[in-house]
Parts: sequence; C-alpha cells; structure tokens
Amino acid sequence: MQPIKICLVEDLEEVRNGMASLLTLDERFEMLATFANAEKAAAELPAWQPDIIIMDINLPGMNGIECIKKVKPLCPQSQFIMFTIYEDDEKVFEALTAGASGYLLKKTPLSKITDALLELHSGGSPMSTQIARKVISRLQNNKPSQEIKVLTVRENEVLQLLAKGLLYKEIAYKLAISPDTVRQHIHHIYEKLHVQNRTEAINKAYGRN
Amino acid sequence: MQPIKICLVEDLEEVRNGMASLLTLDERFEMLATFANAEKAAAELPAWQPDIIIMDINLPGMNGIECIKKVKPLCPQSQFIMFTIYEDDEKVFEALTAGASGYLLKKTPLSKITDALLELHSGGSPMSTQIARKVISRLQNNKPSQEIKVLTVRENEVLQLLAKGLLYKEIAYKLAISPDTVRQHIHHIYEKLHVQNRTEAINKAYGRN
DNA sequence: ACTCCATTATAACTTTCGTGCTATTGCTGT
DNA sequence: ACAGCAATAGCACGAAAGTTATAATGGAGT
Repeated sequence: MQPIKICLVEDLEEVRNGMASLLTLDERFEMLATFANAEKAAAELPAWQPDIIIMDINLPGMNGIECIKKVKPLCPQSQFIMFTIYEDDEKVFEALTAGASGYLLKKTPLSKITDALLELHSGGSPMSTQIARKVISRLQNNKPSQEIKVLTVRENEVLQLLAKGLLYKEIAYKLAISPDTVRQHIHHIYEKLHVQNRTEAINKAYGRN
Repeated sequence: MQPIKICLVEDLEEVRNGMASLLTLDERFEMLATFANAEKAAAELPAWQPDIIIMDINLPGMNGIECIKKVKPLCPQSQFIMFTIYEDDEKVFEALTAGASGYLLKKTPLSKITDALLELHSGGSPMSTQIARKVISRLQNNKPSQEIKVLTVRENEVLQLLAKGLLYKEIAYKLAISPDTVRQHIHHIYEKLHVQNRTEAINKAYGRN
C-alpha cells in the first residue's frame, strides 16, 4: 500500500507546520508540498498531482474556494478537503458545490484528521451532520427541470432511453415502433430543446452544465 | 426540555421491540407508536405527528421509500430517518431524495443510535461518509467516481468536453490537437470504462443511471 | 366539420462516430 | 539500456446519428 499523496494550502505557518509534521510522521501519508497562499498553489499544484489537497478557506488574496475552481480541472484525480477554523455553514457549502469532497475543522483532534483523510481517500466525504443536512436539502429541491414539460409523453419516453445511451434501433425495439419513428421523435426533441445532438439534449433536459 | 416524539416503522418484531425499549427507557425520547408495515403506518402516522419517524427500507408490501412519499405531505414537520440492515448505497440515496434526512444502520451500537436521533432533531443529517459523498456528487452534478481514476489526466480533459456534447473537431480545437488524436483518446476512454459510446461513458464516469 | 397536433412511418442524403491498425516522441521506473 | 505507457497523429471502413422531406391516422378541442 503506497502512501496517500497530500498537498496543503494554508497561510498560517503554525498550522501549516503542525499538519505537515503530523502527516510526515505517519507512513500512510506523504506530504508532497505546502503552500502559503492560493496563487502559489494554483501555479504549482498541477505539477504535483496529489491524491488529496487540503485547502484552507480563508486565505489572503484568492480564497480557497476560487482556488478549487482554478485547480480542479487541472488535477482531475485530486480530491479537495476544506480546512477551516469556524464552522461557517455557507462557506463550507459553497466550497462543496465548487468541488470539494469534504471538510475538516481546525479544532479537530489529530487522530480524527487522519481518519477523515483516509475516509476521503476511500470514497467517503467526511463532514458534520449539519453540513450534510444542508447538502441534502439542496438535493431535495433539485427539480427534474421544466424543459422536459415542452416534450410530449412519448418524446419523454424516448429521451429517457436516449439518455441511457441506447441505439435508435434498441429504443425502437423497446417501444415497439420503427427506428424511423424513433428518429423522428428525436428530431422533434432536438428542435424543442434547441440542441444538435444527444448529449446536449440530455444535459439540457436534466439540467447539467 | 420535552422529549422527542418518535414513531417506528419496522417489520421485524425483535428489532421493533429492541428499539422501542431503548427509547422508552430514555427520558429524552417518547415512543408514540410502532408499525409493522408501511400500509398501517401510512394510515395512522398523520394522526400522531411525531418529530421523528424511523423507517425501515425493506418492508413487506409497500417499501419504506414509497411510504415516505405518501406520508411526508401529511406530516410536514416530521423528520424521516432510514433504518436498514445493509449499507445499500442506492437504496439509501433514493430514500434521501424521497425526503429522508438521515439514516441509521441496524448494526449501529445503541448509544450511537440515540446520538443520531438527537443530531437529526437538532438539524443535522446523520449518515456515513460514503453516502455523504454520493449526495455531494449529485449536488455537484459532476463526480469523481473511481471509474475516472483509471483515466489519464488528458483522457479526463477529453471526457469533460465530450460530456458537453462537443464534436470531435471542437474538442480538438479546444485542446489544440488533431481530431484524430481526440478520436484516439476517446477510444481509450471507452475501452477503460467498458462502454460503446459517448453517452454510456458519461453515465459511467459521472455516476448517473 | 374542421383544425391542430401527437404518433406513426418511409426515403434519400450528409455528417459524425466508433473500430482497428500503425507509428513516433518523450517520460518514468527498473 | 530497456520496457512500458501517455500523448500525439494518420487512415480506412462501416455503423450510427442527424437532416430534410413527405404523409397517413386518430384523438382533442373549437
């Protein structure tokens, strides 16, 4: 089992060193680099490609949330975990939508910190139940999208199968109609949604961007 | 401080009685009623208006998720917490979108169960970090599932543009490479994800089904 | 009765996609 | 030094997708 590669973005030297020594002494982790501000981090993180990036939210200049947005596309397999002193729900929530996968309070005991990092690495999202609630409620308010309403019942059925990646002839078979008819329905769907292809239609109908 | 009013929907008599005695002995809670199936619960819960409804997912007849959908409009101030033996991610996730606010594994130690109920009542959403991750990724509409890890950085970049519905030549232009190279990357992506086309790749990589 | 429109269907045609090969360059780890 | 792999590129071929027509049927509403 190779160590989990970690980078840290944190402006306070004390905290930075504390975390660094904690992780350096633990052979399950490898501390690749630390950064005192978001600008440096944004410039150098892509070269490191760490497994986990621990990101303070409050940083001088660019804050941690903007930093995530910048770095994430360049480090697609890195996971971000927020690191913050105060349990400011809104900030943390913003960070999560920006692409973070979990968060740590700075007052968290050391053993819990390593636990959280391990959980993060194994596909979990460590966070308090309060934040979890916020996330869930946002999820529940997530409407299926009104675009779909302009489509007829049949067109929606076709769209659903289309979204699974089925071929026209497979859709035709499932609906017991001709592939030409399927083609026709899909053409109408594209017209109504003002799109040119299957993927755009799915994105539009199911509200992903 | 008045006790938290609780109802339980659970088909197994043993489990039902265990939970009932646990909560009855704890003065922070008041067990109003228990139900052995979803149909009875749906009929009688509105009359009780509990603070918390503990709901088993697997029930004979109507399952717990459908039950939530039925009961929730009639008990607007009740909170639902799922109660399940197996950590079936998809089921729990379904329940959360249906309106549940947290979940409990049946193997959870007794003290943790009361903790979770208290957290739920005070506005939290107790759940494992694994589930939290699922919820977050749905929120982000963009998920680093483990599938993506098998892809290289470049392949991920291509996949992201592919997911927007761009043509090969558009992707090529954006990345400043040849359309043939784009085709090549995509071919590799499909191989690694074991899929045959763009839509399947997107569904697999971003965890939609 | 008449119009609107959803649903079905066909045909011809163009563009894009996906597969199967081959091949070069450059970096990394042994 | 060498093997392995990521990234680049090209080409040929068939399959699938998307465009543009046209048209019959049947149900809903005016």
